Amino acid sequence: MLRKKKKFYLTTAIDYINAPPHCGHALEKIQADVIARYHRLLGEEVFFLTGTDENSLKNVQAAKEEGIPVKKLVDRNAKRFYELKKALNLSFNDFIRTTEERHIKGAQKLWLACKKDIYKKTYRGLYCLGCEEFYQESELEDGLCPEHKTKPELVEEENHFFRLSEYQNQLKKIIEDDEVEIIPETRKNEVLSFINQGLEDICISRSAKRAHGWGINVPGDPSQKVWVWLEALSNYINALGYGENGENFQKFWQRNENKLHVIGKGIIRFHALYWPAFLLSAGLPSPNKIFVHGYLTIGGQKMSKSLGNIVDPFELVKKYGTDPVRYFLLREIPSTEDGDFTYDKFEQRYNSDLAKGLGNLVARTFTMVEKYCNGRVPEIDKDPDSHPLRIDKKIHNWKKAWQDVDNSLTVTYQFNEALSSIWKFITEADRYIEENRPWDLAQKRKKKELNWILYGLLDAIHQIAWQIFIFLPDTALKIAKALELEKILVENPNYKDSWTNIKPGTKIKKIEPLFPRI
RNA sequence: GCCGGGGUAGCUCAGUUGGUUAGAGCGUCGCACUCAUAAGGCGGAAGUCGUGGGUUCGAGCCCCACCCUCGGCACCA
Repeated sequence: MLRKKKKFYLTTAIDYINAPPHCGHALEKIQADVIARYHRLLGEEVFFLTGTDENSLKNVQAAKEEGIPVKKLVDRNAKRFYELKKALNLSFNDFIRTTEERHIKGAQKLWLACKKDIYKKTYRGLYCLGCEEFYQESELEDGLCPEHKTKPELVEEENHFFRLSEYQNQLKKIIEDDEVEIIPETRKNEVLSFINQGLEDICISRSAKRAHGWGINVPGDPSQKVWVWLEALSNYINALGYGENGENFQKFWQRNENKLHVIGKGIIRFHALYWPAFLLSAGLPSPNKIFVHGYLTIGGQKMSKSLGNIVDPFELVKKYGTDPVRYFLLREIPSTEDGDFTYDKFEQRYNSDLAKGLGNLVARTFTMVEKYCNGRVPEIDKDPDSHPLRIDKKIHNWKKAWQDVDNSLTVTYQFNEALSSIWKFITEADRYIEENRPWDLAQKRKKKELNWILYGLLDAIHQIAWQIFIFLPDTALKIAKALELEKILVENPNYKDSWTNIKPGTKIKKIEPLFPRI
């Protein structure tokens, strides 16, 4: 048993915190959480990181609007993001803020490691004083700032630049060859077509004045602040202790072929091009996979402050519970595309899949065991592994469901397909009850047959608990608890060893309906 | 504008290298059942497969044109 554990490192994007978290943030965190939980289920050593991006000028502006110090604003908002952990039952191991010392130290170390590719150049651009941002000419409307309708000024500033152009061919190769695998493929193609247009050097600093003194200093040049993206990306190694060459950095970054970034479609270029380029420059290994998810829309519209359609994940959880929120986002939203949220859709999913599906199956099975078997797991005289719910090839048996779960969580990241497969099995279990009519068997006192049927159903429910453990952890535990399997699920979750854990004679604990109908 | 996805039942989508009556889930309607959260099962209705041409013995799948929609097009999650 001294076999070395496989390692797995995954991260989410670190969020801008000039506003509180919304459901789109929740979607990404939950997706990453499920992946992390699955790899733990496989017995791997998992390090799951998330955090906040706090050096942006947007925070300075937001603080100004509220009339509070920037530090106060980021502290308060970062806390809100951290609180998603409890609300959504996230299992991340670390939460990094880019205002932390360990991050600043690492970001500056990375800058110095890239030194050979950094040079100074005068940058000239159209700058809107109101937005405090540079604009491309193509972004202007009639030569005016789209936000303020004012004419931007031509501003010159000496900045540091990074020789991205030097890495064009290398980047093209590692992406084409899936050394850095981009999922789904359409995103990979987008990145490649972007490279094919030719890569230019990028500006990686701005004047401290323009940044209002907020941000991380360029090493050796206090008049300049590090461009937020360069330092933000470095959070992925800083949290592992890159700054002080820590043990986790060696273990999870340097000597690990399983590094995954989970991000939204809007920031793919930074992750698929700039980040690997910085790492190449610094002589560090690249991430192995980048999974790009879509965005959440609300009633078909983009979530936005001005539309006032932002859905607060905390309120949603308060109203419906953690697992239903996790279930909806994972089941209803195709992970690689945009997906839509409405309360109607939410409640429909809740009722049809959770209340009438899983919840009802558990309730009816437990009641029959209560009535016909004195509430105990029945004795059987056959091999559990010959039970049709496990092996019948004509039905969508639970072994098939496991295959789909595995494929979804290690290859395609289509969580909806995994859940759909598990729920197909739930339907099979319901059908199995209907076909075998345990109530008739009980009346005819066909004890042996009845036991076999009910044992198979309990076994199926036990298996479902294992399968949904990564998606709906609380629900899985409730079921496992009723079956007196909670300890095994928590402490030794490896599913391959769990197939015969249902013990005849075990008293089934009564439980409340898992998902009361709305 | 350029490049790339899509447009298939009320809704969300599957449809393999072109081949007989186009599929699933949800919703809806009907039937029988009763262990269950008025849940579950079975059955039915429902589609001129974006439009117009073309290739072919045969096209949702191939070609052309057009319409609509979504995404990408550098320092902006």
